[in-house]
Amino acid sequence: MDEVRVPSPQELKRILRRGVAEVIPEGELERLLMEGRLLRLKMGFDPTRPVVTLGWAVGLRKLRQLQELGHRAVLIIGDITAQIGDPSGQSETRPMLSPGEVEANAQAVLEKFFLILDRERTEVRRQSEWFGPFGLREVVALAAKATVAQMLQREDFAQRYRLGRPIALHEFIYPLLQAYDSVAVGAHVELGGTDQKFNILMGRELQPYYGQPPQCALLMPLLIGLDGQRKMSQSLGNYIAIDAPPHDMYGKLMSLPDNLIVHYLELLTDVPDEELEDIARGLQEGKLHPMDAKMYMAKEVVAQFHGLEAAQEAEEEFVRVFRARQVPTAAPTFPVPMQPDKTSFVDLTRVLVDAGLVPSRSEARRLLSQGAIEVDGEMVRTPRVLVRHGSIVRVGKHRFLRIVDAHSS
RNA sequence: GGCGGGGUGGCGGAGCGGCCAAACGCACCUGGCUGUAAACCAGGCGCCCUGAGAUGGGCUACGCAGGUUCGAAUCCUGCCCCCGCCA
Repeated sequence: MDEVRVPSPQELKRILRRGVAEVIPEGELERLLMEGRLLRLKMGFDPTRPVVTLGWAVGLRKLRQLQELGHRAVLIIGDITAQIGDPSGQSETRPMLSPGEVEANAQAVLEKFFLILDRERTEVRRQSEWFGPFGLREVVALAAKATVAQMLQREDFAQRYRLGRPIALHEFIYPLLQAYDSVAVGAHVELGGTDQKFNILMGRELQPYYGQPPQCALLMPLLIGLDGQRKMSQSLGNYIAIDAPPHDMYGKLMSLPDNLIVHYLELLTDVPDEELEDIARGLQEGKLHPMDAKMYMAKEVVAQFHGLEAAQEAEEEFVRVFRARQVPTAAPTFPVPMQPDKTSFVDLTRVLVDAGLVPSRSEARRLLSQGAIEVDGEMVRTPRVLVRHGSIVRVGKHRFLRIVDAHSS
């Protein structure tokens, strides 16, 4: 087991300030880090979907920074709480999942986490390890540790209560279970988004009951999603997946509102603070074109996940396809049986649906009538068109399909 | 347990026997403008069929199941669920 390293002042600042919303209690975490003792860094997740968004990357990157000092990440798979549904930041109850779904999701999520985390310094635990043997006696004892008034302090509970929206009783159990996780793994620090503040503090409160020192909370700002309004989340659909291919990730980043450029640079890249300030100032004073800044941001972020080379290529592709309006180098292909002369009459509505580019033929017809579809650069308005081997079908701005001969592939 | 209110499209929310595939807003999609940004303008936004298209046909849809009617999201019956007040 390797040594824990005490951070330099610069590192300390980077860890505790950059991309951090709040450290609770102030100063405590710094002291722990300077002591040089191995810290157990808890981060939990509910495997409700097999998707990891860039929003998660913010916390994962922070965790990684701490791992580099030699500390240990303790990931907790919320295989129990996922079946309850975390109300945090939600205004409604989530559906419950089956154990099979939960486990499959957990595996998918973990794989993506390790795109950022150091596997060697990570411990993966499941709530079922300790909640499996939990009995009614324990549940009631746990529930006795908090009051209804406390629960109603939490923003979303308070709001739902005020608005007369339902709050199921089991939802009150959720923060307690998550808090008990901290006890079960002996967490020194728990990382999470600011929306997790209540739950994390609950853990802090619970630990002393079990003879443990209270954990620190390291809270990260929530990454704003593609809509530029709400936090990035899979359920809102305003997200970029952490494992999105480079060009896709780049394109989505470019579609972000301008005012998010610095936000993303700060939370998802290692671009130094001074440079960040320069960019922010440049944008504000109009000396820096937002598009240039955004391209820089997009490239930096993509580079974090795919390397600089891939990021560079993604940028070139972006410029080629959207600025020069040329066809992309790579497009999904769709085989079509052709005549000996390598051409074929096809019904585009069928092709697009079969290729998965459009959800239904009705939708395809609409797109046709709206002039959103072109074949080899020519706008088409009728479904039946002549295509040849290698024809490019473009739907809207960024959906492409390359038609190939089914016989000759 | 009692009394009252309510369940409509991804969300909010109208409609309360035919003109309803369902107003309006949001979200979303497409086109225009552009920097694949925002804003703005225009259009679209259940599914399927009609060898081109549709102001053309058909099928599903307003909590669930039945019923009344030529015709139901709209009326009736039963059931399920939610909310509020009282206990």
